[in-house]
Amino acid sequence: MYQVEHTFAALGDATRLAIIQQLAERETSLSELANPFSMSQTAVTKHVGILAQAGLVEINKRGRTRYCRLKTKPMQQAEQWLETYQKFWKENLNNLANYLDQEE
Amino acid sequence: MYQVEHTFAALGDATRLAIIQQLAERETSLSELANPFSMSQTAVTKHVGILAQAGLVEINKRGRTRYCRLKTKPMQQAEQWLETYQKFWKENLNNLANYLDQEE
DNA sequence: TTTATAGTCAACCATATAGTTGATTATCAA
DNA sequence: TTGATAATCAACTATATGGTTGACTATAAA
Repeated sequence: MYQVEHTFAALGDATRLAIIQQLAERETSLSELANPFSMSQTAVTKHVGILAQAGLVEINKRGRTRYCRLKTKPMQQAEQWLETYQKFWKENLNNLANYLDQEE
Repeated sequence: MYQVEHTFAALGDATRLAIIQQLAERETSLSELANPFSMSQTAVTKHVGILAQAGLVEINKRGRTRYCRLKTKPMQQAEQWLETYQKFWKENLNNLANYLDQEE
């Protein structure tokens, strides 16, 4: 079953966010993904593995190449989680003063 | 400076999400926060510390009690990050087919 | 003053994370 | 067939994370 904390944990790393930004452009192979980083391909592959395990990335093999593709659903659900709480905070009278406080 | 991955990392734990849910209700003391969990107060205090360091929680001392209050701005920014990419994916022609694929 | 409550602090443990390297397998292309 | 490219695997290191306990300090309340 889906648990939003896994999505947040997967997003909680600068390298992985950069990978996601690349995959938002287009499907990308592992070696191409690793290229811009000053770290080994093994390390990047591990990051992709963490994204895949969280359901954020799908890996497809064609020939000797592994192509990575973004899966947007978990991020949509994570956004929804934030959205729900955002609404709740804004409507919660007890916290309204606090909320306004923070706008300064 | 603000970096969204710190917010995501702070959100990437079930205990901390539960703490946030409680703080969305009202300002809560550390001991009160720790109460519902089957872990030591020290452990809960550490989680709150991580939330505080990520700017998601503010701690105020009154008497011997530490009251924790939610700070919504970082989560608003995290939501924006997701929102921006969401829009981008939906408008990206190259990925439209992939996106629709995932709707099945 | 005594006792209970709120919380901190330091030390420790187990496991996960983020990275490395070197050797190996699989595939493509000359 | 030979060599380059794509990627995996195993082993290892260092540090961070999530938790514990026991002793301590600070504050409130009887």
